[in-house]
Amino acid sequence: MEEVADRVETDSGAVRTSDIPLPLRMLHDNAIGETWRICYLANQFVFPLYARFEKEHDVLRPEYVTLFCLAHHQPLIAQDIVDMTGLPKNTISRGVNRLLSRGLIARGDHPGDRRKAQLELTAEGRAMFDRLMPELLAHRQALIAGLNDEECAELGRLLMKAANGAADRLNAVDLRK
Amino acid sequence: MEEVADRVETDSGAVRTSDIPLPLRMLHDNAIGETWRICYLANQFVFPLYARFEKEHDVLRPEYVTLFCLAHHQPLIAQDIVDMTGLPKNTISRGVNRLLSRGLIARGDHPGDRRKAQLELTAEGRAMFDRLMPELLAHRQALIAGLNDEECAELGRLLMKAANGAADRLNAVDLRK
DNA sequence: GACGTCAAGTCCCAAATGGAACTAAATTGA
DNA sequence: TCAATTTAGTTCCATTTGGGACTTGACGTC
Repeated sequence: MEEVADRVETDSGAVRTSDIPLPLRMLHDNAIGETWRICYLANQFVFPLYARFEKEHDVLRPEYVTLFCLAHHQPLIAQDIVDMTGLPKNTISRGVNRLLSRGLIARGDHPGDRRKAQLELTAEGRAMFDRLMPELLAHRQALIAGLNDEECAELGRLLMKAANGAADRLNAVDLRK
Repeated sequence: MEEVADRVETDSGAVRTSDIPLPLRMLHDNAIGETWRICYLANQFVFPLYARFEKEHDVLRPEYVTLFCLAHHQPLIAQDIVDMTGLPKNTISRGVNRLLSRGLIARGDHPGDRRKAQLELTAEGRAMFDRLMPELLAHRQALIAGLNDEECAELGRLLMKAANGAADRLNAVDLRK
């Protein structure tokens, strides 16, 4: 991995790697390939977005993901949001409680299991999400602007295929070895 | 977006969405498509990995990414690592200093610019990275296990294309509007 | 029907995080 | 040539974070 190819194929043809700026060079060619790129893109997407959500709407990451999940499916319990996002459950718990205290979501009893609390958006919560949505879409647009529609669809398809069962497989890693 | 298709095409054929567990249903079909999947996969990859690195090697995220970057290119200055990872510069600064204090990297003068400090792995740092590497690869393997080699290569290619210029575009989002 | 186990959610706490202000060095430009 | 601006890196501080222990409720089993 120390040895890096000194010429590389890019969209603009073959170029000497030393002509490529460092951040791109690392993206090009590193020990974990597409995985580094996934993390890089996620960071690039998420950092400026969360900074804006916090500054402009006083909505933090756990709150945003909770609103996002509830905007797609209702009702949910907190554990559902944990599963959908992969964030720790105490983090989600806090987010849920902050949203409750701001009146952006409502909590109701789950029929048949008193441990669970069913969550739903209030009208205010829906309105908040509608305010977040355009920024979300603008950032997404910036993220994928380099791809045309077919490429974008293909990317989505491949990511979906990888995501299938990924959580289970990644948890199991700790077991082997 | 409230209205979700009640049948969906998956690898196993068309199924009713209500048969799909919630986390997958969200992955399938949400307002920002592939972008949600990217963030989801990044989370799934990164959470268990960092937890292990911290517990087993006392290496935190900023330290890991610094080692990773230096294992690929030497020497680098701290700002290079910021650019390559997208993490805040004070976070990297702390990581660099912890690595220095543990003797895993060394800092030298940059010829011609006294603001910059050139960083390199020490033998101990290289050894530490070599210990991290197998876990990194195992987690990567778990992440992409659903894809065959061609799919994986294609995924990498599309991610690379998206990554090209993504940082600039995402920073520029804040300007329009 | 009591017991041990497991799941949902909360609380506590030490630690990591990132924004902002800061220092020092380089670069621009008038 | 010297002020004004930009860049590298650090420090400070308030805040967020996530692990772990805990509470309460469900469930399987004997």
